[in-house]
Amino acid sequence: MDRIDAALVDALQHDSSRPVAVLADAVALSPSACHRRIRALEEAGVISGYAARIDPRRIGLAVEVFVEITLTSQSREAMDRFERAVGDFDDILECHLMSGGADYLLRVAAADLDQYDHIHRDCLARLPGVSSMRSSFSLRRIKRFAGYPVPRAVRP
Amino acid sequence: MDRIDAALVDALQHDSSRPVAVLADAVALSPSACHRRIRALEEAGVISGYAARIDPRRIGLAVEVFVEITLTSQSREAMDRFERAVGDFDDILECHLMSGGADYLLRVAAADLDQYDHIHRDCLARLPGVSSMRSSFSLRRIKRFAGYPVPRAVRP
DNA sequence: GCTTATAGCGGGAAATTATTGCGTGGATCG
DNA sequence: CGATCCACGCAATAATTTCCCGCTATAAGC
Repeated sequence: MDRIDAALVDALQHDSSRPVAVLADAVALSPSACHRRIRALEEAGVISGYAARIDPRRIGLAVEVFVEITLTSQSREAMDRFERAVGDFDDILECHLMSGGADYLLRVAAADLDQYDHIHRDCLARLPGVSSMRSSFSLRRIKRFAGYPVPRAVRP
Repeated sequence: MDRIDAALVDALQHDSSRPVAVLADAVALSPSACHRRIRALEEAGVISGYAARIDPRRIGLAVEVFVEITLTSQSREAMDRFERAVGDFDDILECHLMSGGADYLLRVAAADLDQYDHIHRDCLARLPGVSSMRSSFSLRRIKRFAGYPVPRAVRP
């Protein structure tokens, strides 16, 4: 993981659709060397896959919500059950175990408020061991996720 | 945007590295037709690009933080200035204007708590018009973002 | 009811891109 | 100083994307 790998990771995070030859040019390497490095990054798990970035609004998802959740019990069993249940619902985009105020932070997408109401009742309310939920709505996305900042060099 | 488009979007969100021929097979279409649909989705802005998914821990980012921010003023000018400033910092991964308690929700990544301290002082503290900040740390990622749920059919 | 325009599909050729093998140069270590 | 290892560039090959053409089905118009 040297400077070149960092540049590759950074470039691929933003756009993975460019041919290797173009990337190779950008990092001043031959296409084959470049390709081998990318492969190595994949096998090392640095790059875990490739995905299309899609615009949620264009598929009818206009509402994005962050939900703070507190459990009735913080026992190992209660948390395990909750975390397993989270995995079953596609509407829960993301979930973090948090420090501070609430136990968990969820991120949810919905077509509109009506549908969010359905999700709230049919999906979130079914999660086991929930004591309280607090929904905060994203009114506008100021900055969208476009890759992590890549440290200059992890190992020169 | 029919059932097949939905299937394509769903598939490409999870893995965009498979050849079109495989995708075509999965949606029961010829490679050429499949390719045309993907192109159309790109041009319609449904697919806005392709990106490598990377594991933040493997590039040395072990800490992920959500920061709730309240401004001293909710005037149009104050918000505009704040939002512009947010764009200047790579360490701010994401930013939402929120309803409810705080004004903004930020997502920040850092190598460790020391570096988060630096970011907090050198970057977050420089944001204009901030009245208060509350950091919540992600102790563990329960579910990682892996694409939006694609509605069955937006237009059959 | 028949025709015509339109949109989407499948097949295949051509161009682009990814992939692998091979030989070479430079750095490291003994 | 020599052996070894690693990563590189070059070039051939394999895979994939991209484009063009003719066909079919659906729907509107006459």
